[in-house]
Amino acid sequence: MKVAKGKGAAPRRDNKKEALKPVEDSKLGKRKAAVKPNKSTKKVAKKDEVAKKDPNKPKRPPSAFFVFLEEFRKVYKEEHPNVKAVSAVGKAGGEKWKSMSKAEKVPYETKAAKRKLDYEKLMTAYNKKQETAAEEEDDDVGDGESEKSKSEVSHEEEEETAEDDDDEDDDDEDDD
DNA sequence: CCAATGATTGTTTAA
DNA sequence: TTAAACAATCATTGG
Repeated sequence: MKVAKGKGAAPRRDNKKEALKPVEDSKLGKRKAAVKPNKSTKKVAKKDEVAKKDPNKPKRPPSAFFVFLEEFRKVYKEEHPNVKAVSAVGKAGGEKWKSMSKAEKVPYETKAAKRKLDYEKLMTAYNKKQETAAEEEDDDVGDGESEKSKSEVSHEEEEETAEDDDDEDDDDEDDD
């Protein structure tokens, strides 16, 4: 066995409708996020048990909504410099997001799609690393001074923003 | 003092 | 196909 002691349940989104009706009912109840990475003290980086902490693990690409939010948040802050909770922007952003036409989301989706492509690329690189790591599969614990043979792992560090903003006019505006 | 929470929707992924 | 988890953000709160 080996049961994961800390993580047992998956309490995140306790919504009701979603289970019965997978459609966008726009009735969100407060979906919370309960995620506990490891123990406490963030910088620990120590893995007493089994901490699969992948520093290279690429995070999920932001959805069109998030891309929109990034900009929206900035704007919202200007109009509401006294905003206190992040939820305020979330609510306002979500509300407006729904208010926008699909065509207006297109540019956001496009950017999000691009982000996704990068994600896949990162995933490939991450995958490769995993493979290399699998070779040794050494339980590097505590000491962590094992440098291993860090041959050149290619400098695939994410930092390549293709700034090609010219061909963004291919949008077939689907007017509804 | 640090971690977690709250709120939004979309995507990602495992089963 | 579905259900669930997680992506950013940041002030506030709790342990």
